[in-house]
Amino acid sequence: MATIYDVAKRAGVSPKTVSRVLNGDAPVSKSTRAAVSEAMDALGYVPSHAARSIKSQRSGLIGLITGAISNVGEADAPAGLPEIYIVQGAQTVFENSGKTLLISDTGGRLDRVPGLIRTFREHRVEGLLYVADFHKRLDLVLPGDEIRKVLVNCYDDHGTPAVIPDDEGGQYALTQRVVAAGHRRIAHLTLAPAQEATRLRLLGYRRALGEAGIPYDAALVASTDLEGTPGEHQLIWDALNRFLQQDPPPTAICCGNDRLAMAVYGILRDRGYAVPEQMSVVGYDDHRLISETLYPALTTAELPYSAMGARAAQLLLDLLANPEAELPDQPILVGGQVRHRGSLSERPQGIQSKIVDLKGRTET
Amino acid sequence: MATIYDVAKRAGVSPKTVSRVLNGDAPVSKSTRAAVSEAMDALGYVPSHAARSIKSQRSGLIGLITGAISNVGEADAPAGLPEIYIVQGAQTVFENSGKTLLISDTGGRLDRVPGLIRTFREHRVEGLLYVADFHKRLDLVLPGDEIRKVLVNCYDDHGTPAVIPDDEGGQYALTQRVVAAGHRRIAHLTLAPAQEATRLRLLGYRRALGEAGIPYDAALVASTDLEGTPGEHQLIWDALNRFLQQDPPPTAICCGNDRLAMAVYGILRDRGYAVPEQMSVVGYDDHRLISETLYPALTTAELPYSAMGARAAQLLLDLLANPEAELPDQPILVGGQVRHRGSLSERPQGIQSKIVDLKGRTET
DNA sequence: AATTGACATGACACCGGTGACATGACATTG
DNA sequence: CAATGTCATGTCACCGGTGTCATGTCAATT
Repeated sequence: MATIYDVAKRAGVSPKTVSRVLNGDAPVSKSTRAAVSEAMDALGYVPSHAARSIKSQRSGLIGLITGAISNVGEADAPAGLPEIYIVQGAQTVFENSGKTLLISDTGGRLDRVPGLIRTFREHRVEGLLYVADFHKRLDLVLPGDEIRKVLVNCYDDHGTPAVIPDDEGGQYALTQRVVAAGHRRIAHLTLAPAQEATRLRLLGYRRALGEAGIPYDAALVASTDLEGTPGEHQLIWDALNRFLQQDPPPTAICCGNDRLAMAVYGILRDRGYAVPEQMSVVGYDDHRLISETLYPALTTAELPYSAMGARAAQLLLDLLANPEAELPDQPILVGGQVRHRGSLSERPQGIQSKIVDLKGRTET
Repeated sequence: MATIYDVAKRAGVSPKTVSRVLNGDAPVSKSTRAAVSEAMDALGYVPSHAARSIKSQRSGLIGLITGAISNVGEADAPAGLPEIYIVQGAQTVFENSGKTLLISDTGGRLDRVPGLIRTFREHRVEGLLYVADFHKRLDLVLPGDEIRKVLVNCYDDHGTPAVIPDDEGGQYALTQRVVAAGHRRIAHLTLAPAQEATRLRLLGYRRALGEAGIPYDAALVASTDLEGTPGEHQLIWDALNRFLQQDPPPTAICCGNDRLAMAVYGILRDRGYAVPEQMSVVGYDDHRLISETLYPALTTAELPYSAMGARAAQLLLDLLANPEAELPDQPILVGGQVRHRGSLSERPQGIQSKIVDLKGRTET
């Protein structure tokens, strides 16, 4: 690979002059500039990032730790919205700011994090983003203060800056929308009870019900915490069964994520319930691969992963640009939109019988 | 950040001795080693990758170009299996070989590739992987021979080493499996006709039919090339309509990917057809988020993205380790498995009428 | 014509490591 | 006991850039 010395020799100037042409930080005569440019092109010269960064003491690198790459398609992952959306949001912001992103994957194993951080330090990253696979509290050994850090989709007890989704607000707005469509009996099939998201979303669900004057009915809430395992369909089946045996039965079901909603569609229809005519279904995540493809398309609340990634990246850049700035002392909440689509009926009819004759339905 | 000189001073030795402790490439007395280690710990010393790589002339970096990160969730993307699975397969291999992966995203714009390659050259990457979002031929301006390159999910006319999926073989095996289940009228709802995958899979479909002595019926083949657009459901609806009007109608439908199959489930059921009792549905990709969650779970052919990524990474490492090795002159085909699940009925019954009464069905 | 200053360019050290080579201490061998 | 070899360690240059300072030209100013 050609060096600045090769270019200098070919152009008949000193290396320093080549450097000046490269950086444009000092006047260079037109003819010299042309000669140097010609030499650079002829030799296919590209400056060495390594040489630059040892001299300048600035790497221009940002480290990002995630399981997004390895988690993809893992059966034991929570399989909600993929973290890669968060990475995407961050990537866009960094790219536009001239930083290069170094993405490291944990392979799902937390004990690998120290090794990844060491690699980052070898590369002298200027900042670090830690992306969790779902909203959680964690207690991670992260490097000290010489590297700026931002947590995404998680938070800790040490005041590390963090960006998390507004789960309570999202479920609140979604439930409000379901209520606005005329539903009064609204079931809630949640994710695992231990999850932050489950706890917060139940709060939002209850707040929306309360404001609408609808009593909370514990019989309309159930959870499936075996996501992605073979027994999952059976669990969902059982939970739906319990909902349907209530009197009166629900006219709408809020699902913990779009993936659950996908399974619920199939099971409901297999049992003879039309969606949305006899049962409205709404999801959470706005995982568009699912929400836009399902027939009918799914009403859901956006889990704003991309926006969270972008927000976290921006926060990190701000912290780097202004080292004096004080850290936010609370996690930053990012809210999402309610996406209304065909799976939410505006005219809840209630269910006449459990086995329904489909004859005579219109095809629209 | 502490340097090797700081460590040397604190330990009372020369920098070179610290280097020897770091690399273990020359004998160091036990006491000296201890003193140096103590100093490194105390100062939190981590060697500079930049300094090392300018001296050694080897960066240990591999560049990977993809749209996998930005493509995620894009409405206009083909929305088949996400490329990120390819990245995952490659990542695992590189990590185990001690290389660091530099992932750059095109943001879906091919004109950004030269810029990304320049960044890679600044970092002196030793090799380059280019990952396409779906199986295609392309004509890309990639750097010359000083950087080893491997194409994944695509190929060119310049003999660049490439790794692609065996679409013909995959559809052949899948169709064979459908035939083995007793089906003789098998429809095929393909992806866009212009795609490599569509062309190759049709070949595999016809080969399997031919070997089973089943005549090819063009009326059972249709394509939907508006993936992910709002009119898509209507297009699929129309295509299914045509299939169902045939005499006799099909008992199974092969879909161009799992996403299509997801939409087909909904539309079939909305029209009163039970899956799989009255219509078997099979997909392509084995996008497990879909194939395992749909109810009933989806029979499909694996699109071996992860294996392709791993194969390509291994090929690149081989080329780097053995520069004399001759390049494969044909793209390397990677095959996948047929995944049999509940959506394929082993007892095709045929359809009695288009509007079906669901009463009396068993619930298993 | 002498002075001044802007401009263009070069010489040199340094960033943080490591390869090549040199040196000193001590043990082994004839 | 001198010659030889091994081990532990240091010196120095160099990798590919860039910051600092010096120098040489030439036109404008007095």
